[in-house]
Amino acid sequence: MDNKSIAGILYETADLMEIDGADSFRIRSYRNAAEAIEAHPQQISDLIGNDKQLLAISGIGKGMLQNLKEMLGEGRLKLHAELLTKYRPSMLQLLKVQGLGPKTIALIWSAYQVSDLEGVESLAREGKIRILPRMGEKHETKLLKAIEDYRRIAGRFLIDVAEKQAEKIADHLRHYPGVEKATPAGSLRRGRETVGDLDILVTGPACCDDTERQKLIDHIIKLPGLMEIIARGENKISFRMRGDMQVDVRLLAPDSFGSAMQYFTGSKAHNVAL
DNA sequence: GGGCCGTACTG
DNA sequence: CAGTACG
DNA sequence: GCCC
Repeated sequence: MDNKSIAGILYETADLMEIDGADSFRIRSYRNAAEAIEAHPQQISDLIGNDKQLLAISGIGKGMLQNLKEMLGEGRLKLHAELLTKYRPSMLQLLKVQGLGPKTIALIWSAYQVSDLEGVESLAREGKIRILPRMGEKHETKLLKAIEDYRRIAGRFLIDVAEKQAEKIADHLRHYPGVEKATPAGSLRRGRETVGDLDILVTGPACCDDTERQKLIDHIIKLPGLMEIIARGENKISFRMRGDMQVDVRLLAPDSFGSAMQYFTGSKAHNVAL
Protein backbone atom coordinates (compact mmCIF):
# COMPACT_ATOMS: atom_id res chain seq x y z
CA MET A 1 0.00 0.00 0.00
CA ASP A 2 1.58 3.27 -1.08
CA ASN A 3 1.33 6.62 0.66
CA LYS A 4 -1.35 7.85 -1.69
CA SER A 5 -3.71 4.98 -0.87
CA ILE A 6 -3.04 5.31 2.85
CA ALA A 7 -3.85 8.99 2.63
CA GLY A 8 -6.92 8.19 0.57
CA ILE A 9 -8.35 5.92 3.25
CA LEU A 10 -7.64 8.53 5.91
CA TYR A 11 -9.36 11.25 3.88
CA GLU A 12 -12.33 9.04 3.26
CA THR A 13 -12.53 8.08 6.91
CA ALA A 14 -12.57 11.76 7.80
CA ASP A 15 -15.47 12.36 5.41
CA LEU A 16 -17.39 9.45 6.87
CA MET A 17 -16.68 10.57 10.43
CA GLU A 18 -18.08 13.93 9.49
CA ILE A 19 -21.32 12.37 8.31
CA ASP A 20 -21.28 10.36 11.50
CA GLY A 21 -21.11 13.56 13.51
CA ALA A 22 -17.75 12.86 15.09
CA ASP A 23 -15.72 15.51 16.86
CA SER A 24 -14.52 17.98 14.28
CA PHE A 25 -11.07 18.31 15.74
CA ARG A 26 -10.53 14.61 15.60
CA ILE A 27 -11.70 14.65 12.01
CA ARG A 28 -9.20 17.35 11.24
CA SER A 29 -6.48 15.20 12.71
CA TYR A 30 -7.27 12.49 10.19
CA ARG A 31 -7.04 15.00 7.36
CA ASN A 32 -3.83 16.46 8.71
CA ALA A 33 -2.31 13.01 8.95
CA ALA A 34 -3.43 12.20 5.41
CA GLU A 35 -1.81 15.39 4.13
CA ALA A 36 1.40 14.70 5.99
CA ILE A 37 1.57 11.16 4.64
CA GLU A 38 0.80 12.27 1.11
CA ALA A 39 3.63 14.78 1.25
CA HIS A 40 6.09 12.49 2.97
CA PRO A 41 9.10 11.72 0.76
CA GLN A 42 9.52 8.14 1.95
CA GLN A 43 7.04 5.30 1.73
CA ILE A 44 5.29 4.79 5.06
CA SER A 45 5.19 1.06 4.38
CA ASP A 46 8.99 1.04 4.49
CA LEU A 47 9.04 2.82 7.83
CA ILE A 48 6.58 0.54 9.57
CA GLY A 49 8.10 -0.82 12.76
CA ASN A 50 10.24 2.24 13.07
CA ASP A 51 7.89 4.00 15.48
CA LYS A 52 10.29 6.77 16.29
CA GLN A 53 10.66 7.88 12.72
CA LEU A 54 6.91 7.66 12.12
CA LEU A 55 6.12 9.66 15.25
CA ALA A 56 8.57 12.30 14.07
CA ILE A 57 6.25 13.16 11.20
CA SER A 58 4.20 16.16 12.27
CA GLY A 59 0.58 15.11 12.37
CA ILE A 60 1.31 11.52 13.28
CA GLY A 61 0.86 10.72 16.93
CA LYS A 62 0.26 7.67 19.01
CA GLY A 63 -3.23 6.99 17.75
CA MET A 64 -2.49 7.56 14.09
CA LEU A 65 0.52 5.29 14.38
CA GLN A 66 -1.83 2.54 15.49
CA ASN A 67 -4.06 3.26 12.51
CA LEU A 68 -1.08 3.04 10.18
CA LYS A 69 0.00 -0.27 11.64
CA GLU A 70 -3.51 -1.59 11.22
CA MET A 71 -3.72 -0.47 7.60
CA LEU A 72 -0.35 -1.84 6.61
CA GLY A 73 -0.79 -4.98 8.65
CA GLU A 74 -4.34 -5.99 7.81
CA GLY A 75 -4.80 -4.05 4.63
CA ARG A 76 -7.75 -2.17 6.03
CA LEU A 77 -8.86 0.26 8.71
CA LYS A 78 -11.65 -1.07 10.89
CA LEU A 79 -13.11 2.35 11.57
CA HIS A 80 -13.22 3.02 7.84
CA ALA A 81 -14.85 -0.32 7.05
CA GLU A 82 -17.44 0.06 9.79
CA LEU A 83 -18.42 3.53 8.72
CA LEU A 84 -18.78 2.33 5.14
CA THR A 85 -21.20 -0.32 6.35
CA LYS A 86 -23.11 2.14 8.45
CA TYR A 87 -23.45 4.70 5.70
CA ARG A 88 -23.70 4.59 1.92
CA PRO A 89 -20.60 4.94 -0.25
CA SER A 90 -22.60 7.24 -2.51
CA MET A 91 -22.57 9.79 0.30
CA LEU A 92 -18.89 10.33 -0.36
CA GLN A 93 -19.75 11.46 -3.85
CA LEU A 94 -22.46 13.73 -2.46
CA LEU A 95 -19.86 15.34 -0.24
CA LYS A 96 -18.08 16.57 -3.35
CA VAL A 97 -21.04 18.69 -4.38
CA GLN A 98 -20.48 22.33 -3.47
CA GLY A 99 -22.77 23.35 -0.66
CA LEU A 100 -23.59 19.82 0.38
CA GLY A 101 -21.93 19.09 3.67
CA PRO A 102 -22.15 16.12 6.00
CA LYS A 103 -24.92 17.68 8.07
CA THR A 104 -27.12 18.29 5.07
CA ILE A 105 -26.44 14.83 3.68
CA ALA A 106 -27.35 13.31 7.02
CA LEU A 107 -30.49 15.43 7.13
CA ILE A 108 -31.62 14.31 3.67
CA TRP A 109 -30.86 10.71 4.57
CA SER A 110 -32.90 10.87 7.75
CA ALA A 111 -35.86 12.40 5.97
CA TYR A 112 -35.90 10.42 2.73
CA GLN A 113 -33.28 7.64 2.98
CA VAL A 114 -31.76 9.08 -0.17
CA SER A 115 -28.00 9.19 -0.45
CA ASP A 116 -27.05 9.40 -4.09
CA LEU A 117 -26.66 12.20 -6.59
CA GLU A 118 -29.62 11.29 -8.81
CA GLY A 119 -31.87 10.87 -5.80
CA VAL A 120 -30.99 14.21 -4.29
CA GLU A 121 -31.43 15.90 -7.65
CA SER A 122 -34.94 14.45 -7.97
CA LEU A 123 -35.84 15.59 -4.47
CA ALA A 124 -34.66 19.08 -5.29
CA ARG A 125 -36.66 19.15 -8.53
CA GLU A 126 -39.76 18.02 -6.67
CA GLY A 127 -39.35 20.77 -4.11
CA LYS A 128 -38.76 18.31 -1.33
CA ILE A 129 -35.52 19.84 -0.16
CA ARG A 130 -36.92 23.26 0.63
CA ILE A 131 -39.39 21.86 3.12
CA LEU A 132 -36.61 20.47 5.26
CA PRO A 133 -35.56 22.43 8.35
CA ARG A 134 -32.98 25.12 7.55
CA MET A 135 -33.41 24.49 3.83
CA GLY A 136 -35.03 27.25 1.81
CA GLU A 137 -35.95 27.79 -1.77
CA LYS A 138 -32.64 29.48 -2.50
CA HIS A 139 -30.79 26.60 -0.98
CA GLU A 140 -32.66 24.26 -3.27
CA THR A 141 -31.96 26.06 -6.54
CA LYS A 142 -28.38 26.53 -5.50
CA LEU A 143 -28.14 22.80 -4.89
CA LEU A 144 -29.47 22.01 -8.36
CA LYS A 145 -26.89 24.29 -9.89
CA ALA A 146 -24.17 22.71 -7.78
CA ILE A 147 -25.17 19.24 -8.98
CA GLU A 148 -25.01 20.50 -12.56
CA ASP A 149 -21.54 21.92 -11.94
CA TYR A 150 -20.43 18.71 -10.33
CA ARG A 151 -21.60 16.67 -13.31
CA ARG A 152 -19.73 18.98 -15.64
CA ILE A 153 -16.37 18.39 -14.01
CA ALA A 154 -16.84 14.86 -12.65
CA GLY A 155 -14.39 12.41 -14.13
CA ARG A 156 -12.38 15.27 -15.55
CA PHE A 157 -9.11 16.75 -14.47
CA LEU A 158 -8.04 20.35 -14.06
CA ILE A 159 -5.71 21.41 -16.82
CA ASP A 160 -2.64 21.85 -14.65
CA VAL A 161 -3.01 18.30 -13.37
CA ALA A 162 -3.47 16.93 -16.87
CA GLU A 163 -0.55 18.99 -18.12
CA LYS A 164 1.87 17.53 -15.60
CA GLN A 165 0.70 14.01 -16.31
CA ALA A 166 1.01 14.57 -20.07
CA GLU A 167 4.48 16.01 -19.72
CA LYS A 168 5.63 12.95 -17.78
CA ILE A 169 4.30 10.64 -20.44
CA ALA A 170 5.71 12.70 -23.29
CA ASP A 171 9.11 12.66 -21.60
CA HIS A 172 8.97 8.91 -21.30
CA LEU A 173 8.17 8.66 -25.01
CA ARG A 174 10.78 11.14 -26.19
CA HIS A 175 13.36 9.25 -24.22
CA TYR A 176 12.97 6.37 -26.66
CA PRO A 177 15.26 6.38 -29.69
CA GLY A 178 13.32 6.79 -32.91
CA VAL A 179 10.71 9.05 -31.38
CA GLU A 180 10.97 12.57 -32.75
CA LYS A 181 7.89 14.17 -31.32
CA ALA A 182 5.43 13.39 -28.56
CA THR A 183 2.74 16.01 -28.20
CA PRO A 184 -0.52 16.15 -26.31
CA ALA A 185 -3.55 16.93 -28.47
CA GLY A 186 -7.20 17.00 -27.50
CA SER A 187 -8.75 19.37 -25.03
CA LEU A 188 -5.44 19.79 -23.25
CA ARG A 189 -3.93 21.30 -26.40
CA ARG A 190 -7.01 23.46 -26.78
CA GLY A 191 -6.36 24.83 -23.33
CA ARG A 192 -9.70 23.83 -21.88
CA GLU A 193 -10.22 24.35 -18.17
CA THR A 194 -10.66 20.62 -17.61
CA VAL A 195 -9.56 17.56 -19.54
CA GLY A 196 -11.40 14.25 -19.74
CA ASP A 197 -8.59 12.10 -21.04
CA LEU A 198 -5.20 12.57 -22.59
CA ASP A 199 -4.51 12.21 -26.29
CA ILE A 200 -0.84 12.00 -27.08
CA LEU A 201 0.47 11.90 -30.63
CA VAL A 202 3.83 10.38 -31.37
CA THR A 203 5.89 10.35 -34.51
CA GLY A 204 9.37 9.48 -35.72
CA PRO A 205 11.22 6.57 -37.34
CA ALA A 206 10.00 4.27 -34.58
CA CYS A 207 6.45 4.69 -35.88
CA CYS A 208 7.23 3.72 -39.44
CA ASP A 209 7.08 -0.06 -39.55
CA ASP A 210 5.22 -2.80 -37.71
CA THR A 211 8.13 -4.29 -35.77
CA GLU A 212 9.38 -0.91 -34.60
CA ARG A 213 5.89 0.10 -33.51
CA GLN A 214 5.52 -3.08 -31.48
CA LYS A 215 8.81 -2.39 -29.75
CA LEU A 216 7.81 1.18 -29.05
CA ILE A 217 4.53 0.04 -27.54
CA ASP A 218 6.45 -2.42 -25.40
CA HIS A 219 8.43 0.53 -24.15
CA ILE A 220 5.34 2.64 -23.54
CA ILE A 221 3.78 0.09 -21.22
CA LYS A 222 6.78 0.33 -18.92
CA LEU A 223 5.62 3.84 -18.07
CA PRO A 224 5.75 4.34 -14.30
CA GLY A 225 2.29 4.78 -12.84
CA LEU A 226 0.54 2.87 -15.60
CA MET A 227 -2.18 0.85 -13.88
CA GLU A 228 -4.17 -0.90 -16.57
CA ILE A 229 -3.98 -1.41 -20.31
CA ILE A 230 -7.40 -0.82 -21.79
CA ALA A 231 -6.61 -1.59 -25.41
CA ARG A 232 -3.52 -2.33 -27.40
CA GLY A 233 -3.52 -2.06 -31.17
CA GLU A 234 -0.91 -1.56 -33.84
CA ASN A 235 -1.00 2.20 -33.94
CA LYS A 236 -2.68 3.08 -30.71
CA ILE A 237 -2.57 2.08 -27.08
CA SER A 238 -5.01 3.11 -24.37
CA PHE A 239 -4.29 2.80 -20.71
CA ARG A 240 -5.25 4.14 -17.31
CA MET A 241 -2.82 5.88 -15.04
CA ARG A 242 -2.68 5.90 -11.27
CA GLY A 243 -5.22 8.55 -10.34
CA ASP A 244 -7.66 7.24 -12.97
CA MET A 245 -6.65 9.40 -15.90
CA GLN A 246 -7.16 7.63 -19.20
CA VAL A 247 -4.55 8.07 -21.91
CA ASP A 248 -4.55 7.35 -25.62
CA VAL A 249 -1.19 7.27 -27.35
CA ARG A 250 -1.23 7.23 -31.14
CA LEU A 251 1.74 6.35 -33.27
CA LEU A 252 1.84 8.23 -36.53
CA ALA A 253 3.99 8.26 -39.62
CA PRO A 254 5.68 11.65 -39.97
CA ASP A 255 3.81 12.54 -43.15
CA SER A 256 0.44 12.22 -41.49
CA PHE A 257 1.43 13.84 -38.21
CA GLY A 258 0.19 17.31 -39.14
CA SER A 259 -3.28 16.28 -40.23
CA ALA A 260 -3.55 13.94 -37.25
CA MET A 261 -2.64 16.79 -34.95
CA GLN A 262 -5.36 18.89 -36.48
CA TYR A 263 -7.91 16.12 -36.21
CA PHE A 264 -7.11 14.96 -32.69
CA THR A 265 -6.90 18.45 -31.32
CA GLY A 266 -10.54 18.86 -32.20
CA SER A 267 -12.88 19.79 -31.02
CA LYS A 268 -15.25 17.31 -32.54
CA ALA A 269 -17.59 20.09 -33.52
CA HIS A 270 -14.70 21.99 -35.04
CA ASN A 271 -13.74 19.00 -37.14
CA VAL A 272 -17.29 18.56 -38.33
CA ALA A 273 -17.39 22.21 -39.31
CA LEU A 274 -14.15 21.85 -41.23
C1' DG B 1 -5.22 19.54 30.39
C1' DG B 2 -6.82 22.47 26.88
C1' DG B 3 -6.80 24.59 22.32
C1' DC B 4 -7.41 23.46 17.61
C1' DC B 5 -9.14 29.88 12.07
C1' DG B 6 -12.00 33.34 10.95
C1' DT B 7 -15.93 34.67 8.61
C1' DA B 8 -19.84 35.02 5.31
C1' DC B 9 -24.16 33.17 4.45
C1' DT B 10 -28.70 31.20 5.46
C1' DG B 11 -32.88 30.33 7.91
C1' DC C 1 -28.44 33.64 17.02
C1' DA C 2 -27.01 28.94 15.58
C1' DG C 3 -25.62 25.97 12.08
C1' DT C 4 -22.97 25.32 8.03
C1' DA C 5 -19.65 25.82 4.44
C1' DC C 6 -15.47 27.61 2.80
C1' DG C 7 -11.14 30.57 1.65
C1' DG D 1 -6.90 12.85 16.78
C1' DC D 2 -2.36 16.08 17.47
C1' DC D 3 0.48 19.37 19.70
C1' DC D 4 2.11 22.45 23.25
